[in-house]
Amino acid sequence: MREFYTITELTKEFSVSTRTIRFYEDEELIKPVRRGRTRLFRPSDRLLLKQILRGKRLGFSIAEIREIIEVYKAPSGEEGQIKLMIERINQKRKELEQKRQDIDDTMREMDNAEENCIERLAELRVSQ
Amino acid sequence: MREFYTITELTKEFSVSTRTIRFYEDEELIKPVRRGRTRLFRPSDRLLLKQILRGKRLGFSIAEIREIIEVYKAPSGEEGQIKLMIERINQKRKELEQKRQDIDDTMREMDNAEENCIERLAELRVSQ
DNA sequence: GATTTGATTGACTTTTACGTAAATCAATTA
DNA sequence: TAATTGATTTACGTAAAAGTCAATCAAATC
Repeated sequence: MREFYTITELTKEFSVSTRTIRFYEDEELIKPVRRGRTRLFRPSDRLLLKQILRGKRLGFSIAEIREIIEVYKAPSGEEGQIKLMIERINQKRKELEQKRQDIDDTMREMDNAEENCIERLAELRVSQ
Repeated sequence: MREFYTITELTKEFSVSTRTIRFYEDEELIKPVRRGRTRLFRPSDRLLLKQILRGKRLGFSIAEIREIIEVYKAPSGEEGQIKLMIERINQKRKELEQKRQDIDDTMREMDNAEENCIERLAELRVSQ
């Protein structure tokens, strides 16, 4: 495993702009180290970026992604804090399940739409 | 099945503002009929709204939702057009499968996070 | 030593998806 | 008939998530 990635390596790997990556740093979602002024991204930073972009694809806002990332971290604090964290995890699970249901529904409509197309194609051939 | 819904009935059912619904009409995603100036939403308009909001939850933009809705419609045109439509359907399927994968991955991380929390709770109890 | 290359910072701009407020209208109720 | 209620139109405002551009800098190359 590589020790560091440059910003352009990551922009290429994930097809995002440098502006986007710097924006996530401004938002303190990623905290790359520096050599002089230049950012150096560790594998853990790269993983974070991957998780952020995954969240984006699912339509989560930066604020929501921040929450999700908080949840990923090692749990700390006393019992109450940790139980609260578990509740937040279950909340996120519910949101994800809703999205999964939405995907299933949309998929079904796609199947439907395709069948209609195929039928229409058959009709066109018969009527020739 | 009801013949018409008012705009406020729909705002309540789906927890959106009138502004949102009118915005979708401006974008020509929904085309309610009118009695005078007042909008009347048919069951088909209601279904469309439902589909739009489903797309939103999945993080699709208005432009993407417009595409998806196009796909739902009854296929028309000649063979080339319909084959093109089938390709667009398959493209959307890919996007949906990516999202499904993203959900699965995030779910797994949630399971992980919860396990860590439970472990931490156990540790706290032992060390008392 | 001059210049090219890659990265940074800062500031202003843009797009999307609505929010909000004011003026208008039409129908119902007091 | 006056006033309330619910809906409409118009228009300006806004937050989020970057895009874009200019100036700067540092290291490498010619």
